[in-house]
Amino acid sequence: MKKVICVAGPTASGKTALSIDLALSLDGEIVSCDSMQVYRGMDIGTAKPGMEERKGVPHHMMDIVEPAEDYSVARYVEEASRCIDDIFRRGKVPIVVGGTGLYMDALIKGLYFSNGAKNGILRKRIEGLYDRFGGNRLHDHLKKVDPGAAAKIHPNDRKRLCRALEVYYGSERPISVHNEETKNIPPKYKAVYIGLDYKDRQVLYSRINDRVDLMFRMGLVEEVKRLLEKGELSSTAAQAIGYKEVIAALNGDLPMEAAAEEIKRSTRRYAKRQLTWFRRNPEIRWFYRDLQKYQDILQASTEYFLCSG
RNA sequence: AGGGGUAUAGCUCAGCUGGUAGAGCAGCGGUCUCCAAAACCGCGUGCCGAGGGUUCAAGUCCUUCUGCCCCUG
Repeated sequence: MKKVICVAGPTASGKTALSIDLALSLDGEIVSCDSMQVYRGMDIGTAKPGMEERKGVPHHMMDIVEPAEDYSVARYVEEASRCIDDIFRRGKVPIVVGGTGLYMDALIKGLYFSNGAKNGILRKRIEGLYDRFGGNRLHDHLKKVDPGAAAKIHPNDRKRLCRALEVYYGSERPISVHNEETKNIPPKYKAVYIGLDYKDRQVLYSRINDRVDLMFRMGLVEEVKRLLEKGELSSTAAQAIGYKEVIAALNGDLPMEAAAEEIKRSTRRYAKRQLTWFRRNPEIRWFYRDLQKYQDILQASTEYFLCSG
């Protein structure tokens, strides 16, 4: 079975550069695994590589939807799978790179999602109930219809609580049963995982801070203005760090200086969450940017890919 | 130099009349199966500036020193 290579790690750890160099040495193509880089026009804030930086390596799953459009894991898995299959067909190596852990796991493991309520009306109604009666009431109810899910979901976790009820009433099959089922399916792709991180968290954080400053110098504010002129951002796109804060500042909710600080803090926290996601994947072979030379990491990861399996 | 003030968590500070400390921010750890750059859960990390004294007991009172701040020269 053909292998894909996955490059994981927190934001600002150098995934982009490594993946491009890996593509050059392995004759591969990039499959971006980033929930925000899918959006056209969101370039500076998502740290998309420019054309020169891509060194001629084809990039997929980037710039594929308008910011006004909602996007989701399910859609990503579907579209990215097609990309991977196509890359294999052409005899190249797919290099899945990005920081969106859920997207990566779902893609590689071949998770499919219970699509109970496509219309969204059911979901809206359940969310309305949550807001009116509170999480405890809904959680008690979930205990009755899907005890397995209830045991894992905190009453304050509006998103998952509503989702579990949505699946139950939309499909008559508890989400806990669905999850158990998908857990046991064999992975869709054979993957070799490379993880990039810094042993010293402070180094990563100062890189993040510097990068945010750079984004402002590169014209993040102008980019956001351009996006707003073209229309509203979808609820998905509007969650992007860097964009929501600048929009708030443009609305006069806070000074731009404060927005920049906010972006740095949110990005640091985001990086930490990415790390906890990836850390629990025992298959990842970690490399530390502050302990090893870039060239050594490149060589080691190339060999690791070629020799594994 | 003289007078006054302050010194408590990484930062800003709380701690009434003495009973070995707490809040915000920052930080750390975790969860995650169709909004995931989202959402959610958990954790105080401290020789209370240093020394001496009073007291059963001192962050708290007295004293000396040190650092910082303000005022007067």
